Amino acid sequence: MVSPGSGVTLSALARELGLAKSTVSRALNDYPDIAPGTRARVQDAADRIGYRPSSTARNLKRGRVDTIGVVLSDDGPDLANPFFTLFLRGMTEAFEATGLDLVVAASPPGSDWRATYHRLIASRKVDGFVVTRTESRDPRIDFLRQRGIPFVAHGRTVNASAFAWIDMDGRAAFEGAVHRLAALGHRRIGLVGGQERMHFVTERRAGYRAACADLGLDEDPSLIVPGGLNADDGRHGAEVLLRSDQPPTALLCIRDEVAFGAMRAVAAHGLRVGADISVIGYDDVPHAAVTEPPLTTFSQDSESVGRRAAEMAAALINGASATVLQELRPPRLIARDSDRRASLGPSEIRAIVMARLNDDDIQTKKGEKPCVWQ
Amino acid sequence: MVSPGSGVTLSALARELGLAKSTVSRALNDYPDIAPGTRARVQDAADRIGYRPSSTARNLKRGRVDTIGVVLSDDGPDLANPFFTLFLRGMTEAFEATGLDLVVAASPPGSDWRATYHRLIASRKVDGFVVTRTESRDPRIDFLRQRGIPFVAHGRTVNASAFAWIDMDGRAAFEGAVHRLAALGHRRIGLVGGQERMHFVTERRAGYRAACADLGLDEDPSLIVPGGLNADDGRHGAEVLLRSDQPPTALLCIRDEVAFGAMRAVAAHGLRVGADISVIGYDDVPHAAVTEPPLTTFSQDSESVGRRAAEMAAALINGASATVLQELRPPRLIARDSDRRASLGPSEIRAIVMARLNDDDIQTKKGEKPCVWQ
DNA sequence: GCGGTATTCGAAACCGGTTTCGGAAAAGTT
DNA sequence: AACTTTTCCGAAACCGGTTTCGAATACCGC
Repeated sequence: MVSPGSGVTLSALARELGLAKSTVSRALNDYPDIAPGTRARVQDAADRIGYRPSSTARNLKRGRVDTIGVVLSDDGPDLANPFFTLFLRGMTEAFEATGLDLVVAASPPGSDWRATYHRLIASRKVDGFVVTRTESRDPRIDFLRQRGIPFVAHGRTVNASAFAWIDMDGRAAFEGAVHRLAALGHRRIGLVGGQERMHFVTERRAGYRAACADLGLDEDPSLIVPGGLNADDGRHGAEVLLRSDQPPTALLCIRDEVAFGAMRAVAAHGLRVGADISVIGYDDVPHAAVTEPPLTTFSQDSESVGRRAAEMAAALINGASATVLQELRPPRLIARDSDRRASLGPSEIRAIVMARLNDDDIQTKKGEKPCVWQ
Repeated sequence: MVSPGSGVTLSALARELGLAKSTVSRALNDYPDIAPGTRARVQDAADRIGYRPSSTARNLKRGRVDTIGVVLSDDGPDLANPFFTLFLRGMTEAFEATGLDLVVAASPPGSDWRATYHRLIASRKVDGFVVTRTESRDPRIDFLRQRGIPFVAHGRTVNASAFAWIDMDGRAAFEGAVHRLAALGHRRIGLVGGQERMHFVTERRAGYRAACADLGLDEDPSLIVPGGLNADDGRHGAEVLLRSDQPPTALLCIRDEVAFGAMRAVAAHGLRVGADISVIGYDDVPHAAVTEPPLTTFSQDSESVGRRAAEMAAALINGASATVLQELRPPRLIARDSDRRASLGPSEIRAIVMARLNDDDIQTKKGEKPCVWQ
């Protein structure tokens, strides 16, 4: 190491001061058996020289590394979502304050994620983990729990009672969304996107169902069109719903990306988002503010969630009990312009859709490009 | 540490085998002075028990930590860009392969980034850094260089000869873009967004200028409208250009986000992107594929760049010379539908813009909302 | 002035590896 | 058979801190 000003070692500092290194160490760590005068002298010298203990040496003796790990799961499609960057920023800021560090790792595409976790654990590179984007039954959580490694999860699993987590209350959000739409006169609300494998999907759907039941809205199971998390899934889901016998007058989408696709499908049928069909998303990605019309959605404040997750991780490795570190946050509704008073009924919508489809059929026969999806 | 199977220490393993721990260590590290039989016996026992050396202890003796750091700069607006997530993923994958680790840190909003770098260096948490998003005169690079800390930069600076970097050849990209537009018949090309403070802006502009000069296109300095990196800057820049005496027929935007804004401004004037005014972006963010029309742009493959940056960092801390670790990559043109043959000349565009503005003026007098920007 | 308690500091062990050094046993040389 | 060289392994130092323990000195009451 060429470390210039910072290669200062404790022994060097001690020699400089004419003290034993044990004395210097204790002075720096506020032990009570150091004379106030000595302590001051040591501390002065320390920050004059710019002494910083080697974390390596310190960690060796202390048996912990003050570092927590995040391993990236390879969910390719989700990279456009700024969620992770924000979450990361939140975590790092909180860690900087608590004196911890964050290592991020990833298992190469083909290989097993377990290997990465195992490497980090076995080589004592980290004291714990935060795992993001939990699934309903998340193998990572089982893995860590049965090894007794501290971790905090962003998102819950089916049985979330026994570990630390922080999550957004997607159930409450979707309940709220349904209430909002009902208040605007909508009685048939479609739910598009998501698989119940992801736990947040389960939660949000539960909220949707509960609110529909509460308010006596249509609970037709065919109003729920499962699917992926991307725009294409949104287009497809909306397409299916619009062409059904009784189309919904509002589309609640599992997240913004899906909502964007749904909006395009709506527009492709000559219907106006907002005026004719309401659409609500979830996530508040930046693009949601600039669609036409701007999308009503829910905001997560991922940065703050990341910050909190980091604080929980810090508490955890300092001995806090995991079961008290559980936090459910209410998402904030960002009301924009994609949901308005219901102006058309299901049958009117169906009429418009069908009329246009027939037009297209005729045009298709004339050799024009059909408007059918995919 | 409750570490169950993994709390195995070298001494324990040695005791188990009836060997000295020095022997075991050498056996595991393939020293030549260990009998093949012994080596095999030791290695078998090691991976039967699941022994992994404590990185802490190992690092202490070796004087390096096999870790490189990234500190997040607080460029708030840029978080929507998936660039960083991809870059990070690329780096972590490469590090997993080379046996290094990545710690990411951030200085809290108000505080000095130097403090974060200094902490990481002084406490020997990292062996080196990769710094992202360099500026033309980047203080982080000066900081690291004068301390002799190894680092690789993503992006160059004005004097990039003396350190390791990897960068996209934005100059070549914009040269190519101008050639492409010229081949489509455009003679007046606007350049919107970016400040020369960012070095990539300098590079791209240089490419633009060079190509314009080469091809004898209009080099009116007023064709360049500097600004930020966001959609609003794009709207503003396009607005300025469209309202000028001689509007350009094509807009080359410093990046996609800016292009999106420019496209909206074009549409707001009743002009069609592609058919009437060509627009080209840079970055190929996911959204670029689904605009109307889809945006022609340049792709960076940030993941692969991250991977390479990580490999360079690994080479660097293993003693490679920084000056040979310099790599310029050609961006790939993603040809879509926002740039087409020039159909209108500057004066025709001006006529359309002016006509519409007058209409709006009249409407404004009737109390309607004006179309003027901001 | 003496035994006893507080205060303040130094010596040394320790964390878990790596690396140097030296010695014993085995192998090779005349 | 004696001597040299190799091969193989153990002992111990070391990395740079933390923490325990005990010793020296100062302070106390009586």
